[in-house]
Amino acid sequence: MGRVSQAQAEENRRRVVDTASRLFREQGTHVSVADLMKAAGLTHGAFYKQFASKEALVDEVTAHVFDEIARGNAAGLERHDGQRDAAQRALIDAYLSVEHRDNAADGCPVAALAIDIARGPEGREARRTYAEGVADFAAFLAPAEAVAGGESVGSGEGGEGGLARLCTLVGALVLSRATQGSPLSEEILAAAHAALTEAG
Amino acid sequence: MGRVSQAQAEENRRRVVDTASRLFREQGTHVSVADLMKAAGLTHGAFYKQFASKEALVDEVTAHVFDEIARGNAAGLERHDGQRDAAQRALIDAYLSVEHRDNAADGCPVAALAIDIARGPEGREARRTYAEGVADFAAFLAPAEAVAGGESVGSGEGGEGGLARLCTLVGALVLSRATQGSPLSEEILAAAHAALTEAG
DNA sequence: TGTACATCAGTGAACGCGCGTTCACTGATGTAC
DNA sequence: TGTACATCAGTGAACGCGCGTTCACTGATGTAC
Repeated sequence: MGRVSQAQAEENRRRVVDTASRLFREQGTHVSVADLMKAAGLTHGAFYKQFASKEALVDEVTAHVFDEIARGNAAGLERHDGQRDAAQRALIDAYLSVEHRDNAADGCPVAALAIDIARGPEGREARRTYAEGVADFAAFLAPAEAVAGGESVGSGEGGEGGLARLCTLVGALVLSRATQGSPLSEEILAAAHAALTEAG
Repeated sequence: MGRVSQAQAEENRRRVVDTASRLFREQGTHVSVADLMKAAGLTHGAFYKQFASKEALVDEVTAHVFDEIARGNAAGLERHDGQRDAAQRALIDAYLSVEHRDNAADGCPVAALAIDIARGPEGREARRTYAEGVADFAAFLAPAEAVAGGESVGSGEGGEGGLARLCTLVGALVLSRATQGSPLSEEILAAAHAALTEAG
């Protein structure tokens, strides 16, 4: 195969990023360049025509995937006519579902990438992107009274509430995935759901 | 170096398991046999005189490390004269400390091994060990009123309470490690601590 | 609009390297007498 | 208790393999005239 049109090349690049965004969440950022490119329908050699290195791809994919959930959260709010409580409740329901547990590829990057990010070097760009994503997600989850009171993440009780809820969500998802195959897996999802919806 | 006494060989084996138990929690189960053996003060060839395969070591180390925290929890209860609330409170304080965040090698295996376990095959022995460890930990965390009422993990509200608390603890530790370097990291620990101690 | 040629996305073999694992070898330990 | 010898924990070179990355090559695309 010879040269390909600029439009085609751009589409190929986008497909590699999309594929990586799914594979990294499903299997971690250690999936090989060869496997990734094969999944995207190309050969491994083409990778370096589009990306400087695998590390550069990880950084780009991390940014891409967090953009996606930010858009998803915004869309969720819109779908519920800007009603914060309803949007939060819908997110919690979806987050703690068996479907989310079983489809890491399409799921929350905060949970899926946590360990890969934690083990990467501290100065890495992906780390900053990740921290921003965590802050945004926590802000979306902040209790209604805190939002009404004008508080934001990191500046008091309101931010604390959102962060604590995020911890429970992420912990539940990670633990239910690690215990998959045991009845405990579903119990974990149910327990976290009860804790987050009863106490409000 | 020629043959070594049986006592020495047993001690060497124990040292390999201890070293792996720390390295796996710190860096994940993907640390190489060569690095592990070097850290234990031996050469890589000796590994296969003691273990059938790396997978066998991972299974053994997982069991070992969960035995350790079970003993740790029991000791914690004893140190507080069997007073459940005080022991739980002490554990939550220690769990959500900066020291715990910064010392994964000595820390909670439920948090440290979650992703490695989740990505391993479902039939694996380490997975069963892990699920048991999660159940034990949740039982230790179960709210006092539920314990007094005679409920156990997985059989009602009491078990749910322990599981939900575990989710918050594990989620907070994982997220604070992934956001290390950002002020968010400490805020996460504080938020989870407030949520777990205020609401009881 | 048609022709001539430079560009460069994609190909696939090859690189150095580290992985898990094997194996011939060493020599102090443990045992049989 | 002392000697002769088999055992086997530990050594270090070597294996096949997959990793990230490089590179000479291909040939349709994009451009200059």
